[in-house]
Amino acid sequence: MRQSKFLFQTHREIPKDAEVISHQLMMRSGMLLKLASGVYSYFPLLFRAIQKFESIVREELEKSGCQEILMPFVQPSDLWTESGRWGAYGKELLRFQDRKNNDFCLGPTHEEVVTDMVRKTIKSYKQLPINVFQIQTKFRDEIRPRFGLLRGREFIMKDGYSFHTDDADCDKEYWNMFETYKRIFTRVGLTFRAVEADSGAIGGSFTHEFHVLAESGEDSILSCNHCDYTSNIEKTECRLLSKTPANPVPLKPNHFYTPGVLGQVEQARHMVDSAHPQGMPLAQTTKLYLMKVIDLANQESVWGAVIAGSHELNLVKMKNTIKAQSIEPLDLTVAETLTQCKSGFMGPVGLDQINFIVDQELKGQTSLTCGANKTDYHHFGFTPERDIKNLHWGDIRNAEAGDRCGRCEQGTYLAFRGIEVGQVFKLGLKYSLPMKCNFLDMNGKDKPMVMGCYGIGITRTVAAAIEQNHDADGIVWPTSIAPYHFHILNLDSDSPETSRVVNSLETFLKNEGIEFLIDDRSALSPGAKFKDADLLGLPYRVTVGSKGLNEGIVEIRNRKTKEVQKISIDLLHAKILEINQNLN
RNA sequence: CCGGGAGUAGCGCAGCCUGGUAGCGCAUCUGCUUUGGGAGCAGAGGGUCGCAGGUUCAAAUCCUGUCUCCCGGACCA
Repeated sequence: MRQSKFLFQTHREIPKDAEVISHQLMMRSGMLLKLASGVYSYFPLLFRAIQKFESIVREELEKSGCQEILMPFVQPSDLWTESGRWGAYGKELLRFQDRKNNDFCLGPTHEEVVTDMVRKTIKSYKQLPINVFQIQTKFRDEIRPRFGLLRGREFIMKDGYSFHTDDADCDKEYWNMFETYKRIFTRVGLTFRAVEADSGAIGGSFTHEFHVLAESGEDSILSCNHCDYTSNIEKTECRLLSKTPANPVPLKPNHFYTPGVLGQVEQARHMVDSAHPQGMPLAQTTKLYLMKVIDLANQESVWGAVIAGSHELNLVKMKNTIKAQSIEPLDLTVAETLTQCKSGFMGPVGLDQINFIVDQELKGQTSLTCGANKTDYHHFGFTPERDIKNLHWGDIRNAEAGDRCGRCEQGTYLAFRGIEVGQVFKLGLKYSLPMKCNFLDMNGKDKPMVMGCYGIGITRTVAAAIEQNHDADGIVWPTSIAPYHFHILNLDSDSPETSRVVNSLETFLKNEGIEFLIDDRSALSPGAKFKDADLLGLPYRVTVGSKGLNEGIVEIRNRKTKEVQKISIDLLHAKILEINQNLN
């Protein structure tokens, strides 16, 4: 491809709405255009990278026995009503009506459609198992799209679904997909982790997420430095360390008076008495979160969660521990009415009408502080076992870097930021039961199929690849998904000498089937071409200029290592062939 | 959703307070000169100032409404 005819326009300045690096570089290199919030057009350069990644995904999935299909983007509400999700799915589901006023939605995922497809086709255990996938545009009306392709509303996704006669067979396929995903991301050349994650409301089953490690990642991941345990912080287990029992201390009501001081850290510092001249250690303070809880039977109630002041509450773990359907912070005015005090001074003591979940690490501790339910005051000597009436223990805090591993005896956690690019999920009977996706077993009995589902964010992975592979000058494409492998710069497109070399190179590359882009734009200074080449980030740059030609050489530069080789013209073709053969 | 901010040429911005025929840099086009890390000179094209009302002789500018986009959001429970 010749750049003079290529649909793109590079920009020196960063569009002001581009926050993260992948978004900035995609905009600057002219490969992405926003049409609406979270909705983008892909230019040839980006589309080629996307297609490269799609090919890798296809190949590896087909190797693992999956079959490619394509399902409709527009879906009728009937199926969603049948699965129960027409009501359960929130505003993320974009709904609309056709001319006959029938309800439809844009597909955010395809469990209903694929389940319908399979139940109408498969009748016998002899036809199972089956694993199908598609690569297709999805739409989710995100509350707040952001970060360019990392969190768009419209995006390309690979979604796959498997159907089995029983649990064991489904588990087997789960691990087959797990290994396949590892192969895919390894082949792309990304640094990633497979992490244990929360399975959400679907419950009962297990799931792994695949995260590309990058500073800009929205997820926190903790990984043990000794064993294999790697998990999303929303799920990471905390190890309960045995402690020497502390001496009981009587509760001293309203012991600390800190008028006007807000914030856990500031308050702790101002909790001064003769025994604590420097204030209270943060770990010895506690904080109370009052939450509105809806349980599995749809009953609403108020719960208090108590954790040490030095830690963060983990809503996902709390939700799972108390078996709630949903949890959200109690409205502030309601909380103030309940406790009769201002926020910052609320505590569990005396609130005997509600249930409390208390972090397990506070078990056996006695010299704690807690809010006094009286503005400006805290109690001292708070002992959960003694002072809370409806008490439940649980692991409800966020694990932190440096904490002891929850799975092995020796390790501690390391923290990473991750971009979730894939997920494998065991669905079980969630869709096959309500949608009656059944088969006849060996005994002629009707049974629901056991399902798994497997997703990869295609466009998000390409963005994540840039997050992980760039430098101050621009993108550094991994060769696996680079739009082209060689970038030929004709430094003086108007010179017959350089053009002769470039033209013969072009013929050669075409004949060899090597992927290339030629910067043949005339009247553009060498500096501008170099800058653009760095920005576009193709793996190898071949510079043809009159200066080099006078010495009989052209230069080949590795975008990543910046290493330059001067190659004499008669060896150029052989050298490029050699490099091309060693790609990946 | 709540809170904050912004909409003026493809991109980045000024002009608005104090109303008076819309400007700068980059990009684009033409010509000449340049050619190894975003060249120089001369000239040119491109904007219903987000949209709708209102005030006024006159609105990018003041008022009202509306839409869109961006950022932040539970260490005060």
